Amino acid sequence: MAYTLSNNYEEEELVLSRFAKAMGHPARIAILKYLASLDACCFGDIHKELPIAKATVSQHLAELKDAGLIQGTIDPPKVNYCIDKENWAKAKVLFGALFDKVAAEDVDPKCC
Amino acid sequence: MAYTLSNNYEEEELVLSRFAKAMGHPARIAILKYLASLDACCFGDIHKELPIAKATVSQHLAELKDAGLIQGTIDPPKVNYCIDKENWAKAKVLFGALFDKVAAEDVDPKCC
DNA sequence: TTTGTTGTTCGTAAAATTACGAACTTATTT
DNA sequence: AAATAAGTTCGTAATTTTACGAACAACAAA
Repeated sequence: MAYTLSNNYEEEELVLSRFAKAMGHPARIAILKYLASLDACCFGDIHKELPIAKATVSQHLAELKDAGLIQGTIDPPKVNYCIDKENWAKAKVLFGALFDKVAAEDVDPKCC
Repeated sequence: MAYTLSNNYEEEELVLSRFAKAMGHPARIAILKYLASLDACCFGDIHKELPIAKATVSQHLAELKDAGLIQGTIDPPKVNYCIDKENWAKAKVLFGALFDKVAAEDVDPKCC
């Protein structure tokens, strides 16, 4: 990415947007939901859950891994993926803090 | 977007990924953080907070609006933006439910 | 050693994203 | 009526994303 002045964004904004971006595709949400309900599972099982080619699944997994949301370990001939619990906890806190910034009680559909 | 078989994703996955995608840029996180701390504010104030051209700010605001995370109302010659509290609450629930799917207690950095 | 299984990587094409300045719109003010 | 102010929209360029099939690598089994 090439932000003209990415220095002008706070570290927290960069981290949070990185997590959000990784979650910004239905296939990747499906993968995360699946892995979150399991302890770990291999590429093939994930692929079976999705309506896309394996090369594309691999690409999505790589993006989730690069963002830090999942981990992958080789267990020949398979590769096991699982949630990266440390970063998962970080993401949970960051999203939670943002969502909690808005007072929930006065949910007026047309505030402006 | 052109997903070969977007029917194969659950509605919830589509909605959640849509919110996440909208949050997948530091400028948009900065905007949301700013608006979440205020009741509402105009375009100009938002623009002042960001290191990008006004045309680009307008574009980012449009994306947040399309995703349903914010609302904008014209108050000539200004435009006031604010968090869409109804959808904000929905997003909070959806993200929360996903993050809570993973047991927090056993945060083992290398689970697989 | 050949075959099969499992996933990744490569090459590529189409579409989406991000960014900017310039032009335009809408309404107020002079 | 002209000028100003506030934002949006337009046109465009560079980059990134998404997707696929084909080729490849790593290992196990026949």
